[in-house]
Amino acid sequence: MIVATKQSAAEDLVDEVHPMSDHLGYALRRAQVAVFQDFCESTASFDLRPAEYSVLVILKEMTDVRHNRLARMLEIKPANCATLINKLEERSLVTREKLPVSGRAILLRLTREGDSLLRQATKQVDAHRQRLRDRLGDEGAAQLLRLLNQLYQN
Amino acid sequence: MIVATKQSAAEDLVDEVHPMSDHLGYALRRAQVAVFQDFCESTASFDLRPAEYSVLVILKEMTDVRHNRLARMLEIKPANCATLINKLEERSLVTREKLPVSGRAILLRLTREGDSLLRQATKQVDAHRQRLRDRLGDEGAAQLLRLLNQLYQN
DNA sequence: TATTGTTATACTCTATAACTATA
DNA sequence: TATAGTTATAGAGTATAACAATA
Repeated sequence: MIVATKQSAAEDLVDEVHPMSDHLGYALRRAQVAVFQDFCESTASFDLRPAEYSVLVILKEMTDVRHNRLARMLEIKPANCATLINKLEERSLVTREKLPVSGRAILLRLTREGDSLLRQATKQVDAHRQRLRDRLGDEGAAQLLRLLNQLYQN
Repeated sequence: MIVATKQSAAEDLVDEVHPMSDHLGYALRRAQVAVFQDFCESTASFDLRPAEYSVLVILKEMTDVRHNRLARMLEIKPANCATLINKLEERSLVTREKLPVSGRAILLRLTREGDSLLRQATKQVDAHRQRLRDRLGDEGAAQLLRLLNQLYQN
């Protein structure tokens, strides 16, 4: 699937092996960029970046999600979380709701429109994920996920 | 090693498991950010970002490196490669040399100063890489590298 | 004319500081 | 006063277009 993203003959040149090729951080970066690229092509018609898609998924699956919790889950700064939600709210995909009892906490919720867009996008995302599994094999994919988790989980 | 990068009690809260946790692309991104963070802390005193370090390593190990080849190896755009080299040249870490015979191609070379900085930085980078291997085990690290390469190699 | 290198520029992502509002 | 949310802003990283120089 990554080959398909190349756009010119020049880009199709096989990359040379070089002294950074066996650096884990380097390989990690290259793989992440390639996978995000494929993700973005999959969801281009819905105008959903990976972070935006993640927000919709989380709001669909979880209740009682406030800014702080969302920012912690996605490991982004609360300030950037607000900007992200602003964009999604402008598109009527999510809403901010003050809790009636406190007037304080702001509950984030998926709108019906957001739910609809998420369903459509998820079809494409699922196909994207299947491409990854096809590349790695089911066992390879599971193993990769486990190894990646070891790198950032406490 | 990632735990050590946390700076406040709030950040030390264990991240919740959530619906994106089993997405490969998501895990890939999280791991890449964590590893780059550790890399940057390791090389902070040398003011070397991962891309800059990569350039120095490649120029140390390879001959006949021109902009185009370097950009292809690092999968960056030639325009951004020029900017990157500008910064390293201003710091006298690399030089641009016109080939005397052709007056055309520009050969990139590591200066003595660049070589010296690279040696010092590499000590820290090696320690960083050892931390990754300690986390994953030698076998896990090798496996991870192999799986990552499957994701972006043709 | 095609290739290589370069500049300018714009857009996204991320980080910090400072402000508001509520407990 | 502490916490949650927000705005403004600055800094990387990356993309494209346009230009210069050379084959």
